[in-house]
Amino acid sequence: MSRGPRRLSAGGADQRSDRYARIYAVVRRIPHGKVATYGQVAALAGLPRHARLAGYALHARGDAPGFPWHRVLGAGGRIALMRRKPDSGVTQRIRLEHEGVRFDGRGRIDLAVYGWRQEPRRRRAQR
DNA sequence: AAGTTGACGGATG
DNA sequence: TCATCCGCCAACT
Repeated sequence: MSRGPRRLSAGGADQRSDRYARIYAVVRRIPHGKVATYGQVAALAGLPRHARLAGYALHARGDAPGFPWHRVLGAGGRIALMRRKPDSGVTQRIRLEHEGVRFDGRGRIDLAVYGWRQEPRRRRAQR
């Protein structure tokens, strides 16, 4: 939705909240049975190349009930959560499987099938 | 104020 | 394919 002009250097804590809010908003738009990567979420939130920020945001308040944090994956359809806490990674996998998302033998998800596409993007990965 | 950490991504070995 | 390193940047100590 339109958010109007946004100052990137003014306010302070208010900016932080808005930034996180955008990330949460994007995550909530991920359809049931679909998944998105941190990089994708960040980009859709208006924060390109800030995949880590998406991770921070989810870690900070991703525990809210009803919040589909499990639909956010690392690049390549990997469960990034497993990188630090394998324990939580299992929970995420279970929740996804419950939505019909299938994992391959190596615990990865085929983004070509389950990847969420809000809009056609033909921009190749260039960082 | 300054250094470290990190729910990442991509390149490299 | 997997492990490690580097870059980017906000949060944390």
